[in-house]
Amino acid sequence: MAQPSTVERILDSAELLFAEHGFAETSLRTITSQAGVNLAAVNYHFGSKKALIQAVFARFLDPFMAGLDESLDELTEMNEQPDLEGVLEILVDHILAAKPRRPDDISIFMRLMGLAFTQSQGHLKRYLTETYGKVFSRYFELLFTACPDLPTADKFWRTYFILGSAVFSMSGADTLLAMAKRDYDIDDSLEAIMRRMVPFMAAGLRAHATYDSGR
Amino acid sequence: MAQPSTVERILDSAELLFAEHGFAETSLRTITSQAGVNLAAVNYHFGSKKALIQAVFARFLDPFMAGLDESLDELTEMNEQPDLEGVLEILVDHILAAKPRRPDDISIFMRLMGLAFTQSQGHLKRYLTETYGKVFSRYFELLFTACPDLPTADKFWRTYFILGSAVFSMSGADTLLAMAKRDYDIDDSLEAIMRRMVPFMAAGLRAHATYDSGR
DNA sequence: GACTGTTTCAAACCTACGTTTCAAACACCG
DNA sequence: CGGTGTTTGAAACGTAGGTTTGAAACAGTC
Repeated sequence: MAQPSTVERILDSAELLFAEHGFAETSLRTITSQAGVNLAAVNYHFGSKKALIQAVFARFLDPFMAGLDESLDELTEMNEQPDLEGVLEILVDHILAAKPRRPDDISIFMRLMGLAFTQSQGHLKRYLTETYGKVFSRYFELLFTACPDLPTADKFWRTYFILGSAVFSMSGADTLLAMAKRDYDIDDSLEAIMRRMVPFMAAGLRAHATYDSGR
Repeated sequence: MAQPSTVERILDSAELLFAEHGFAETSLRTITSQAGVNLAAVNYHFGSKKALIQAVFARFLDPFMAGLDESLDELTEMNEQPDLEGVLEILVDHILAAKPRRPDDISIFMRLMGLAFTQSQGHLKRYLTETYGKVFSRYFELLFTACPDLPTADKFWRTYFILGSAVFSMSGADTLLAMAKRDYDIDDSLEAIMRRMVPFMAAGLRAHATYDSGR
């Protein structure tokens, strides 16, 4: 297997094109022609376009989520509770450690995660929560035991505030990095953005909740 | 004109359907049939689907941005510099004050803003930055004079961190509000989310920047 | 009431898409 | 080498989309 298999070639191209243009805007014809395979190959190997989308996510999320789950196991065993910054850095380190197939793989994965949340692909959201929901909420439990005084409602909302920060800035990272360089001469990397995110999120999560709907 | 005009009926339906399903996933046939107008009306009145998308944004962003610009003028005249929370609240209040055509208009507008950033509609991004870029950066200048010690790079990135928080949580607001109610018995409104966002963002923006790429 | 510009309507056009089909090519095994 | 299951290939199918068309309906004006 000097050449990547048809399945892998399709996944490689699909991953790239989906990240760049979204799901609905990327046709199977574009994917297969860039992959150098026959149009029918997608339906033969995956069954449908929807199944292909899920397969793209599974390929990088399966190992990633398994690794994160293991790290959480270790922390539980050692009975360790890192501080807020520590918990956030666990995620950052895991993302950075994900073996890259291509130079800017991280950026692509982040964009895909962003699309998963924002594009209206019901089947994909269902698949992701069913498959990875467990690890996901396990991580956020760890995160919020690091700020125990926060009211439940704020725990809930701030989950999505930080998720939004991450997903949004990461999914537009390539554009934003170019803008930063051009307009402000900021020479950051993707890792730099994530590192900069940590103190921002930690402070935001720790902030005193001034608003209370009930009383 | 007891009945809304054709143009308005199209805009009303388009706005709603775009917000719900995205741009590419909403067909002109769906829009026109829900609006109760002929299919050809869109191309007759707007010229193309792209132009319709822009028109939907212009209808609610034109008055909104003009209002925000005025408020900024007033602050400049009075030589006043509110604190971080104050600047954020200006925006929140402006959003809440936007005259609603429908009960949950704010939620729809927010979703549209989210889509504008995340869906790949080059023409729309170009239109928005060209038309509203000025006011946009004016606001963020005011925001960052409220935290003068922040390094430039962090000013830049945190802009997108808070933007992401807002866009992400607001654009999924209806789903999230339902989840909050069902799973945690949190009975918040859209205003509540925005009010909860203020201390989170303010603290995040104020946070000491621990990361510095250069040294 | 005929003229003129605007708006609506049904129908058609054309393109692009996801999917299906079926024969050819291939790979493995006896 | 013949046979069998798997994979690839070119072509076609059916559908749904944005756009165009040309005639009909309407509105205002002289």
